[in-house]
Amino acid sequence: MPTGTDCTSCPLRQLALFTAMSAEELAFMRQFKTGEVSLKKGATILSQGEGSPVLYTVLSGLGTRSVLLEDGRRQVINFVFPGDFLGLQAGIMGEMKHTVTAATPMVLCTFARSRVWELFTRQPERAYDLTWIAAMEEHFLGETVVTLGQRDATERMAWALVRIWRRLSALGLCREDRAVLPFRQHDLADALGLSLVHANRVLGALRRAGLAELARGILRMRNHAALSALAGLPAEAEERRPIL
Amino acid sequence: MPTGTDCTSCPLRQLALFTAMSAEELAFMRQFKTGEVSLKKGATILSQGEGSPVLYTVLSGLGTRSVLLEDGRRQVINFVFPGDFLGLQAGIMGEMKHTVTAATPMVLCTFARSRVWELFTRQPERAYDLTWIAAMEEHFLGETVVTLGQRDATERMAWALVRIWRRLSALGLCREDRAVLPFRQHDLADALGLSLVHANRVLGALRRAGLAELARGILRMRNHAALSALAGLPAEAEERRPIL
DNA sequence: CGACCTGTTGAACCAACTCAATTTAGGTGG
DNA sequence: CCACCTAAATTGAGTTGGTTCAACAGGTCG
Repeated sequence: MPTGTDCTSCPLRQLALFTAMSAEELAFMRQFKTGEVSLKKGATILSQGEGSPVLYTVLSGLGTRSVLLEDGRRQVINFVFPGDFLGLQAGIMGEMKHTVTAATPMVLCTFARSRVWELFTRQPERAYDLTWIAAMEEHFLGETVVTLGQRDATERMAWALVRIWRRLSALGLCREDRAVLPFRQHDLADALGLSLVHANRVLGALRRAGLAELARGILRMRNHAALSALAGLPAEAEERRPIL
Repeated sequence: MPTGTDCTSCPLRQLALFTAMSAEELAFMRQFKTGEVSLKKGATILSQGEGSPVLYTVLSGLGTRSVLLEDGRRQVINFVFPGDFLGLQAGIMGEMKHTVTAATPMVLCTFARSRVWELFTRQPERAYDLTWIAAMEEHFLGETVVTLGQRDATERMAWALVRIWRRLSALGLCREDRAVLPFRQHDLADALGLSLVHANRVLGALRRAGLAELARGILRMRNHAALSALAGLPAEAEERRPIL
C-alpha cells in the first residue's frame, strides 16, 4: 500500500480542472502509484541529460522546467503546477532534455518508469491520457513559441501572468484577486527571454497601468480582461485535462 | 485495399531514421491506413481552430506549421518533413491550434480519426509510438523556446539551418553539400522571430563567413561543424523515431 | 551587524526593426 | 524570344525596444 494520499481521496482529482476516473480506474492507479516524495524549495526533481527510474505527478507546490546553456544563460521552458506529470521525456525517450526544479516545497506522487509499458497494455485509457498530456504540453509550448517569436516585452509579460493566474485559479489557489507566487522576476525574465532589468520595468508599467502587480511573492490580478486582451488570449476557461 | 504505396514497401520505412515494424505490425498499419492524398504546393492541410476527421503521415514533401495572429503577424512553429505525423492535436484534443501548409507538392497517408482509439486498445505499440512522437515534438519545441528566448539572430539562423539540414540529411534528401529547400527567407524569419530584412542580412553574413548559403531554393551547407557550434547543437546524429 | 538575495532606477549603448528603394529571378502571354 | 509582371532577395538609412553596466534600497537570515 502506498504511503501518503490515497488516489481515491486525492484532493486534486475533485477539481473540475481534471477529468474524473471510475472506481476501477482509481484502483488501478492506486496500485500503480509507488509512493510519495516531499521536496524542499530549490530541490532538483529531474536533471537535464539524465534518465530517471521514477516518474511523478505533482500533488502540491510549484516549480520550473528550465534549460541551462553552456555559457550560463538559462531559459525557463514553462512553469510546473499541481496535477502536472513530470518525466515523460525520460519515461519515453530515456533522457530529460531539461531540468525540473521546485520553486516551493513540493509533494509528488511517484510511479515506476519500468511499469509504464503496463499502462499501454493494461490500461489504454491511461495511455490515452498520457498522449493527451503530451499533446497538450506540445500545444502550450507552441503558444510559448508564438509569444517569444512575435510579441513584445509587455505582451509577453501579460501572457505569462494571465497563463499563471488562470492555472492557479483553476486549482483554487487564488483568493479574490490575489495568489501566492513563488517565482522571482528573474524566473519570469528567463521564461520570456527578457533581461531581468527589462522584466522589472515592464512589471512596473503593468502595475502603474492598473493591470496586475507582483510584489513580495504575491500576484495581484487587477484587470484580468485587459491583461488577457494585451496578451492576445481569448477569455476562455482552462481546458479540462487528465491527471495520472 | 488502400490506394497508393503499400506500407510493406513504404520507402520511408527503409530509412535508418525510422524504427522498424514487424510483418504483423505492418499488416495492421496497412488496414489502418485509409488512403493517400496528393496536395499542391501552398495547400492547407489542417486549419487552426478546426478539427479534422482524418490524420496524416507525410510520405513526401515539406511544409510548415504556423500560427496566424489577429493582427497578421505569423509565427512558424516548426517545419514539416516526410515521416511526420499530422493532426495529433485534432485527434486527441479535438481542435488544431495551428495551421499546416504544404511548401512543396506533398503526398500524405491518411488515417481515420475515429479509429485512433483502436490503436490504444488493439496496438499498444502504436499507441506508445504516438506518445513517443508527441514527447519528441515537445522536446523540439522546448529547444525552439530556448533558441528564441536566449539566442541572437545569427545563432538562431544557424540553429534553424542545422536542424533542417540534419533532418533532410537523415531522409536522404541531400546531395553532397546541397539540398533543395522550398522555404523562403520569409518563412525562416517567421520561424525565428526575426524581421525579413534582418533574416536576409544574417543569411548574407553566414554566406560571407563560408558557413552556409541559401539561394534559389538550394541550401548549401559549407561548414556543418562550425554552424552547429554556432547554433549550440552537439554533433550528434538524428535520433531514431517511430513512424506510423 | 554584515552578507545576501530581490527588486528598482538611471544612463549609455546596440541589436534588430521599420521604412524605402532597387535588383534579381521566374513565370506568362503575346 | 522578348516584354511584362510579380514574388523574392538585397541594400541603405534612421529609429527604437531592449540590453548592459552600475548604483542603491529593502528584507531576511545567520
